[in-house]
Amino acid sequence: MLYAEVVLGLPVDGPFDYIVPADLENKISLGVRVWVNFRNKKEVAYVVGLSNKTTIKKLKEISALIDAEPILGQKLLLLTRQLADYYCCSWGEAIEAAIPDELRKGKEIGLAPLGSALPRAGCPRSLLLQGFDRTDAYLKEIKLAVLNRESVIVIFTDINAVLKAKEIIQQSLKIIPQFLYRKQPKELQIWFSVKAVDFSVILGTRSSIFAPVNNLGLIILDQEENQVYKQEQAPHYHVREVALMRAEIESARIIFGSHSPSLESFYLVEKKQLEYQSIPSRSAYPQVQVIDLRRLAYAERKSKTLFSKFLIDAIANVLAQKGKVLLLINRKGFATTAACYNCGVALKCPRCNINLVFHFDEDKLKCHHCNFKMEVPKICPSCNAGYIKYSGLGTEKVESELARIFPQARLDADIFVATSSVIKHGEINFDLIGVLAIDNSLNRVDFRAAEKTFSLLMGLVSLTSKSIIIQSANANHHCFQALIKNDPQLFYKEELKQREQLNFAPFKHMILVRLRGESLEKVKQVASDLFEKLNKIKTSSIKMLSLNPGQPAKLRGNFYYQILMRASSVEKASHFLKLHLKDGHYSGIIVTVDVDPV
DNA sequence: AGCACGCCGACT
DNA sequence: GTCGGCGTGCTC
Repeated sequence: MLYAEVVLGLPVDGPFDYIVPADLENKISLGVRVWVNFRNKKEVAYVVGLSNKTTIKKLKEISALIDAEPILGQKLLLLTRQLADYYCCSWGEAIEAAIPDELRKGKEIGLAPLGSALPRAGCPRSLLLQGFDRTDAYLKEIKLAVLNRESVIVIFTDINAVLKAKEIIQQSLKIIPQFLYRKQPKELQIWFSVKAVDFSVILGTRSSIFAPVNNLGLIILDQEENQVYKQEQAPHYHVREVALMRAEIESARIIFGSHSPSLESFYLVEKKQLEYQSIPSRSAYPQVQVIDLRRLAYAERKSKTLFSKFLIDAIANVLAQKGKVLLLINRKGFATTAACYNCGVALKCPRCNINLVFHFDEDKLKCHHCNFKMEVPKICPSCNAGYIKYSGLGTEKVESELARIFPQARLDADIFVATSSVIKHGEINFDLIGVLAIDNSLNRVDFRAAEKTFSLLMGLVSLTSKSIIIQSANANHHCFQALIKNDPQLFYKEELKQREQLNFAPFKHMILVRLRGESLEKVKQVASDLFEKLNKIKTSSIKMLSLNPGQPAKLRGNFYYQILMRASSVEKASHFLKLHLKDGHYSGIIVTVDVDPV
């Protein structure tokens, strides 16, 4: 008697055993889809094991075979398994993250047998490529892989970047790459045509990391620090992490490219797991100046202007010479931060060094990482002069204030006012970039605030070769110092040191358990019960950190709570959580796990 | 997830 | 008496 172990795209672990009917015994194999009757419902299931033994008494038969050939080869099967172990989801959910939508719904396709696997020499050295002009290096690497008849997967943040890359690759390498991304009309067709050939070059977005190519030789992840590579829905995987897993399984080479790499990647460089290579920039590096808002003359501070006199003079100078000015203004995430009205310094947790959040209900400042609480100080502890306030600097006033100071300038012609999202692809070479309210970015309630700010500022460097003027109350911050000196490593070394001291990523892993439900009282109750329960269980793999309302605390009729914990080994922690969470325990409450949240 | 089983309150 | 609320447990 032959039994099949199958998993389903549900948040239940399994695997579940089914009897393989005699007429299917010679046709079934690992990685094929089957129809099964599961809890009296017809479901698609994925065969992950075949065995002559079972411990289950009342078994059902497999209803039908969907595929004649596996939709997932051994390597991708292993990859999804590791994904489930790391990101605390079921194996079936991981498989469904890796295949096109139609396959999840049981659509039948005629699959050709697997392409051949060429023997390859051991794992090649992978690379962190830091710089602005990365295209040539990518092309060289792709060409090399193609000459070796190896597959390449090149991943970009968005479709536009994919299309742009397609043009370049077609023109300079004379090969036609394949597109692969979710919701692409021909996704399924390309998916199985790629699977049938020995090697191909894939261009795509996040999900193309799972492209079923054969003989994978190279994975390129461009702008690897970008947050879009983290999937927002379960399973909350990060492409960088999956790329590392897949490269290990397939003995492939990885290239992470960025003008401002993630601390995770930089840490891999420090550990000698990635080679570091810096690309010299083609354009001149701008002069970067930081105006220390705390050292402005008293009258200037008192006038509450958004622009320092230094910046106004610089703008006037550029305008007089018919130059172009960009003003960057960051609006995000300031509302509940407490900062000094006088010097602008924000209040931080003495233990975690991240910003404290004002809680209206308790009238206290709290740290969302460790639950540290304190009364709101009457006088700013930094300058001993100002008082503490909770709102932004009135950023919406930028344009009106500009119009007042420079009535002759044409907004959007001479002066561009932009938020951080607008500067994605700047073609214009500005003569001056003024950065206002960057402290909003630096002071976010997020241990990655400095990293994200540095990345944002590095993005500005590509928009000017002349001058950047930054106004900040944290003028000595390493992200500014590194920028001034054109020395990214200065930032990374200092930031890495701080992360290690504070037990943050990439040294330790954060795990966020989110709870949501329609009743605030119930969500709050279940969340604190769960927090207490997990706190009581003795384990070395998890350190419980905090319990807080979600951010936002309410969304689309649901109330949110979140439990934050820290782990040294993600796999151990995920295993622990799978054991103790048992989602369905709390009716009306949905529990989700986010490993390495960004 | 989604569904069945089971134990307590208000109703034709 | 029973209809149905949702808390709990299970799916091969």
